[in-house]
Amino acid sequence: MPVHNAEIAAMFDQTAELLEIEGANPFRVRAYRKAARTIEALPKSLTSLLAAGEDLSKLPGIGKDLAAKIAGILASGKFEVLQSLKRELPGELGDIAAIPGLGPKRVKILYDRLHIRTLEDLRRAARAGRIRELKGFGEKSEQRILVALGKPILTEKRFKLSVAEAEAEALIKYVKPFVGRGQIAVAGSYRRRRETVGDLDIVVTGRKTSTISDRLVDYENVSEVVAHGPARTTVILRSGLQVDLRVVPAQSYGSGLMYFTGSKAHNIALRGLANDRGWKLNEYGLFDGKRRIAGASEAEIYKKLGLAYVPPELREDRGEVARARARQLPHLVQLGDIRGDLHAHTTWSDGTATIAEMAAAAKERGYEYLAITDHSKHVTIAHGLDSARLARQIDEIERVNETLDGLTLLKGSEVDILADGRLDFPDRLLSRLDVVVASVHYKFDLSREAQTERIVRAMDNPHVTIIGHPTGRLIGAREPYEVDMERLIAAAKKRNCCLEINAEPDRLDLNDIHAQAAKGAGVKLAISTDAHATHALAYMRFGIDQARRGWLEADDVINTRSLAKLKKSIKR
DNA sequence: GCCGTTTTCGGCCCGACTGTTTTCAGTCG
Repeated sequence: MPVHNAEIAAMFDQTAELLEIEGANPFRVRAYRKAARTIEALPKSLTSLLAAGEDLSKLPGIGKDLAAKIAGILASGKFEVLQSLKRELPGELGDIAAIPGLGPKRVKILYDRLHIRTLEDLRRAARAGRIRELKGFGEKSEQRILVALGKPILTEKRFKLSVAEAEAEALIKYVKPFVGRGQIAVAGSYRRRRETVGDLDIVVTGRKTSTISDRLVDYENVSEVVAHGPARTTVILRSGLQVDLRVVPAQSYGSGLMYFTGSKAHNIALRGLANDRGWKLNEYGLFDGKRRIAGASEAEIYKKLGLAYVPPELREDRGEVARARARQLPHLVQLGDIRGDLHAHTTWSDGTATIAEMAAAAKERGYEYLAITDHSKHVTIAHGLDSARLARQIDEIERVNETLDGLTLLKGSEVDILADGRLDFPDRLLSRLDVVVASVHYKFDLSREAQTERIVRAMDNPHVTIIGHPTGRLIGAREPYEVDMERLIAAAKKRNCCLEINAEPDRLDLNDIHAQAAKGAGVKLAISTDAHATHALAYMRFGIDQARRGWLEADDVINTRSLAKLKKSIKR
């Protein structure tokens, strides 16, 4: 059973955490964390990289030492460094450190002085009033610990981007009047367009003594004020979403926005570049000594650092800094590049709009084409079409097409991939379609091997244009099924089959890393909404976000092409 | 533990807020 990348990343994170508690060199701790992030972002499994003879120490943040350790983990399934740390520091110290206000230093004090190893130990000590007696702790610390222990979940909660967007829009609407002529922006992972966000980071310009943060505290949806100072305020909304508001002077807007947009790793890389030149970069600007040499806009800071402007979606320290220096950043795909949607449902299966209504909505968006891709019969709950109904629908689409001007409906199907990889319609029918999206909708629990085989077999059918939502995940609700994405990508390339970035905000499947891997292998992608209603065609922008995070350019995306070119390029 | 068109050793991002303190360590982003 090969060790997955995610497991090795988790081992390194745990190692970092315990090393930190132990009081190890903080840069060694950071090295483990950075390596974990690198591994998480790898498009291929470490097992296959190693098998292919790749030198792992060439990966960013992974040197000779960690490369050897990874090889050891892959061979044995175990990581001796972590195991020995666990022997030294047994218990649930990681869980304890997750309590707000408790970090490695204080966890160590609790462990050394009160022998606290578990959350239960901590609860007993706090109730007995023994924590307040420790140096560096007080009554407030003890109270905060008890409150935190009383809450059901300590795990980090992340919000889907679409949900965070609704919160952000309401909040901005509330705060904006108080900003006056100043500027305001939502930064953080929200601006980087990650599929989920942990908190909202808002940057406003104004004087530090500004009343804006006071206003935030008064916002009706605030349930808790975590911190409230002149330059920074942190609150938690009723929904549980945390909001950090940062006030900077107008001449620092660019640096403040950049600092708060992150990612942290991207910022650290930029600050390192500033250091190399003897400068300093912080949220107030880029400084040569005490002199500010840039800060009002992000663009001028990147320029001074000798870099091309890096779009927020790329700021993950996944190679964008080096590419920006070499002027080789991709020209990312934009919403305006999209000429049509290749995955949409109607009242023929489980959609809420008719073919004509969907066509009108697509035309309103300025599209040249829209593929009607209703479910096939296996998806009974969605009233999937059988062969006879699909044949009738094809006639109907042709009839509607004659009434349309400027928009072409493409005849399609979202055909189910059966458990053995066969498709839910016979070839003679599939051959009449312009677009065939093949998707998995059941039997998610097949082995990795069998699931991969199933989908590859579906791609063997030359009528298949696109594999729909290739991993089946629903963000926050359903894990992706086990599948070997490297093999899927290689198989798609070989067969000239496309993969989908499903733009539905619950799916966003493929994710950024897989999309980048597909591009790297020369596979084309379709960004499709899977719309079940006319308004859902607007989800396209979430798909664009994900595609941009995957470094995709317009040429990588088939539905940026004109109808004529599209038809040519999807022919297999 | 990583990394290097000045370096294979000596650096490694930087500041705000809180609580516990009498000047600052720890935590957080």
